[in-house]
Formats: sequence, structure tokens, C-alpha cells
Amino acid sequence: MASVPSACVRVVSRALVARDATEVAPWLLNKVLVVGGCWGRIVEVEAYRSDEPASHTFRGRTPRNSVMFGPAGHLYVYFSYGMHHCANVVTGAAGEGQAVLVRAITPVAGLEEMRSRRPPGTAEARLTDGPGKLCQALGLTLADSGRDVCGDGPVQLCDDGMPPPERP
DNA sequence: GGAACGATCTGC
DNA sequence: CAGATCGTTCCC
Repeated sequence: MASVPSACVRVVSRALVARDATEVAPWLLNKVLVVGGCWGRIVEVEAYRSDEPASHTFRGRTPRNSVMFGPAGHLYVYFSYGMHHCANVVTGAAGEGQAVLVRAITPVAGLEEMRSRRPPGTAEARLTDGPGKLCQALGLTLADSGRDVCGDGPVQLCDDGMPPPERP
């Protein structure tokens, strides 16, 4: 069980992810996603709000997307194309139906564990460089949907002090 | 009750 | 660039 990043790591506050998704998205870059003994740095994200046709919440609340209409700071995982999982961090005020999709992370710790969940021979650079890939590498499934990432649970969103890039 | 369609990934 | 593969949603 690898330890979390470094000395000054704190779970992000719910207030900071309760802002608008378009504001939270760039801020999430370089934050740390921890799942058990595995963790990596977020390097690509995408904001989804209910006013965008592509968003799962565009046509209102359904059983699947209900987590997105809940309070910020929870994980929304969905199953896509019958074979991939994708993970989002719910943002905004409860009821708004917004979230930020984590599109890619740079793997930092727990690499062997991540590799064991990916196809044999997967290069380190290809381990978590896509929304479906990172969920497979981290072992995130529908069972993780709804988890609070602002607490001390198995899935945590942390800040180790590295600022987001100036030019995203 | 059924059909169409993905916030994707991989291999040809 | 097409196929894999199935839950969710929407329409009849």
C-alpha cells in the first residue's frame, strides 16, 4: 500500500469543487487522484454542464445520472460502449447536474498494480492516458460511483501543492 | 417491448 | 478506420 503523495497532501475541500465546472476543470489539473495504493496526477479534464447537449444531464435527471445531480465532491462513474468506465468529479451546486470528466492522469505510484489491470505489455505512457484506460488501471467501476472524494475514503482527490499549469 | 446510440479503445 | 459490446434512454 503506497503512501499518499508527499508530506503536505490534503484532500481538496468540497467548497472548491462546488464551483462551476468550467472553473473547476482547469483548477483540477495537477491535482492528485488517489485510489487505494495507486495514485496519479490529473493532466487532462473536460467540463460537462447540463446546458451542453453532450452532457448526460442535458435531458434531465435519470437513474444513471442522479449522482451528477447530487452534491459536489462525489465520483460519478458510468459505463460506456459496453466495455469502458469513465470517472467524473461532480461539481457545482447540488441539482445543477454538472461534473468534470477526468480524461487522463500521469501514473505516479502503484504502477505494477495498475499494469496488472491493463492488457499485458501496456507501456507506462499508455497506462492511464484516456478516460477508459485510467478507470481500468485504477480499478474504478460502477461500484465506485457516488463515493465522496473529499473525505478519507478509498478514492480521494488531493492537493499536494503543485499548482495547475498557467497555460492549460 | 424494442431499437438505436454512445463523454472509448484497440488492432488491422 | 471499423468492430467490439451492453447499459441506458427513448419511442412505439
